[in-house]
Amino acid sequence: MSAKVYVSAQEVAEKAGVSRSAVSRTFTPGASVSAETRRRVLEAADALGYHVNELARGLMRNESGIVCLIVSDVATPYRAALLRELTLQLQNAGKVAMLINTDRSDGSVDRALRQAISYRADASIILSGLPDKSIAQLCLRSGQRLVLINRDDDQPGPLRINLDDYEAAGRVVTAFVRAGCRRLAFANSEAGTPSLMARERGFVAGARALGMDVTVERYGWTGYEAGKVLAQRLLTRSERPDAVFCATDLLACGFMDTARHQFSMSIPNQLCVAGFDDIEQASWSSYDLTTFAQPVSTIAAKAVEWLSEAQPEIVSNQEQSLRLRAELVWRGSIRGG
Amino acid sequence: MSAKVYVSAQEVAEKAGVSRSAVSRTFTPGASVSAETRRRVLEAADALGYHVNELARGLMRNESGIVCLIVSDVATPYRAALLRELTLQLQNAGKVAMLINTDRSDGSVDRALRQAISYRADASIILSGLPDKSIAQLCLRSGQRLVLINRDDDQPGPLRINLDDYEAAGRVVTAFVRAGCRRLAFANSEAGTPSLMARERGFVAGARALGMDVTVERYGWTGYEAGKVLAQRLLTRSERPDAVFCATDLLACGFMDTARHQFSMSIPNQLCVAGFDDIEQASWSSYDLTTFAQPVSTIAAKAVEWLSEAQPEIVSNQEQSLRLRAELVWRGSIRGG
DNA sequence: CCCGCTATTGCAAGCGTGTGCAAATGCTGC
DNA sequence: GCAGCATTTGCACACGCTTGCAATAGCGGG
Repeated sequence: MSAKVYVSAQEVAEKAGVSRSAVSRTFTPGASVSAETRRRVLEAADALGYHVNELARGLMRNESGIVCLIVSDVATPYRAALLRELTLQLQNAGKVAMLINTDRSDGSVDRALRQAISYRADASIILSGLPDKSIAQLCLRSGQRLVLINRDDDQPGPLRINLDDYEAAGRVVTAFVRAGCRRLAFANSEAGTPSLMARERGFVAGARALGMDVTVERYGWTGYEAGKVLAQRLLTRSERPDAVFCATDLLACGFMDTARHQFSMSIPNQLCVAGFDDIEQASWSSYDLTTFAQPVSTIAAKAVEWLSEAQPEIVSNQEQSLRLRAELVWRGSIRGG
Repeated sequence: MSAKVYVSAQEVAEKAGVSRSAVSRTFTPGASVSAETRRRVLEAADALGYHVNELARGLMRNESGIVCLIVSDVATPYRAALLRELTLQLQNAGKVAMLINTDRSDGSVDRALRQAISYRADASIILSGLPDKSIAQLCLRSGQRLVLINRDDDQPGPLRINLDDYEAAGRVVTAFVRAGCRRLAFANSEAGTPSLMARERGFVAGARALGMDVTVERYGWTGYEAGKVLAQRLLTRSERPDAVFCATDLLACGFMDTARHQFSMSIPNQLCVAGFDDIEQASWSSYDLTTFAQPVSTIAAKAVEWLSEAQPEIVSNQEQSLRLRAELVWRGSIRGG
């Protein structure tokens, strides 16, 4: 291990002929330094290659500038897009993102939060899974902020950002009916997360309100391969559906591909399809998928804004919940847009 | 701002009735503590919710455990996959990933490295762009390790991981010729990064070795939309190519979609296509793309392994370069696999 | 020339941890 | 019981920084 030799404020001070505090103040916005001292310090710092040690600064200030992003399956298009938006906006707010990958077990989220505590992160943003209540409470008690995106949790303290999954799913029923579809199906994964289930319930309820039934099928995890299997299952039924709402765009891509290539069905003529997330692939001309857009940019903006706000103590007792609308993006996978 | 109140080793020591060093040693692997003291410390720590302050530990040890990942366009499938692999393997090695997003400007990479220095990162892994030589040297002098993935840079010190882009591109010529293709084209972006250009040169050279010419077209940045434009340009030529090698899978997807939907061409009957990266979408049945696989898992493994190695001083003067082979994944977009 | 005020500067304490060193403790064998 | 040894423990300093406090310098007005 080669020795790390970073230059310290002390050395800069000596070179500039000032005290260590002068150096410190030069790099602290709003501190009181004369223009002349500042100039000499900056000059010396530049010559020596000095950079403030954020570890030490964080130790003193009790504020590390670190925000933990806790997420599983980063490589998934929707997750990756949200991640991009979050890191970008965090950077603009002067924070830095620490990325912690979780698997789909509950324990891994807890481990991630423990790591966030260890690095004295200012906040943690959870995109996947749910932490144990006790560890979440520990974070909050320690003064760490918590943001839950598309997760459902009832304990007070964290900011919760959610979409109107239920209502959105209801709106797609109307679109299918207007296109003349009569046999509706819902393709879901077995993951069973609250947002996926809300879409399912919303779709079923919306159909029932119009006196229609929905064939629900669930399989595997929320990915392309699962979509293929779901198509396999739904399209070999005696009563083939003529419209299917997929809980996720990835599922929809898999679904459309087998519908076309294995069952030679034409979309949207014989089968209308809708998805959810509006991942980039949904706009590719092979899919041209009508879907609900995740407002990733707004989600990130709201989260970062909330983190940057000065927060009174009282606030932690009241409801912190944001409900965003998922807008329907019309494309060619449903007749008569 | 609500006050942060983390519990310190001091408090744990008092509760457990031992000295603070005992607490410290309990959480330091390999330190000398008796079983009994350890038990009492762990018990007290658990009751109080104590977590070692990694900021302070990093300050003392001169080793933060942080590794910076410097990357632009995180949401791109290949980047996201590499990112997943890296964060995962870093975690397994006991490190933690700090994600820094850059735009496509040079300066943003420099800013990222400055941040890496400020947080006293143990290492930085650069996936996009190239840092200024002076700032890279500053990192190395400070004892920070540098890894460049698919970037070309000649200065000694960093570990460079590259693929055999040139040779791989040559191999695809053979595949095209064996499929009976005669009019070859290469679709590239204008990004001009070394790996993209190496693929282009390798393809052209390989063709020329067999006495064939290549139509080269370049446009925009390396994404789906650029692929569409490239198809537009190449397929409206008087002499339509019957085989096209796209510098990237994303380009290939865009290319295939317009070839099919706008020019009604059949793949691979009228047009053979190959790509590079083997992103997930390449295996989707709408594309079924023959392509070269980025060995993301190996890349990440090699990088992490190198970081974890104890490194003698001398090593920083010799060549640190790894050349990995890109394996051809045969699918249906070239005739006669 | 001195007073009062303000803008700047230096001192030193403290943030939470690791670790060398010496003291203390426990254990073995006689 | 005691010497000899290995293991464990506590003390105190160091890491690089911020910041309250007091001292100093600068300066205009009387």
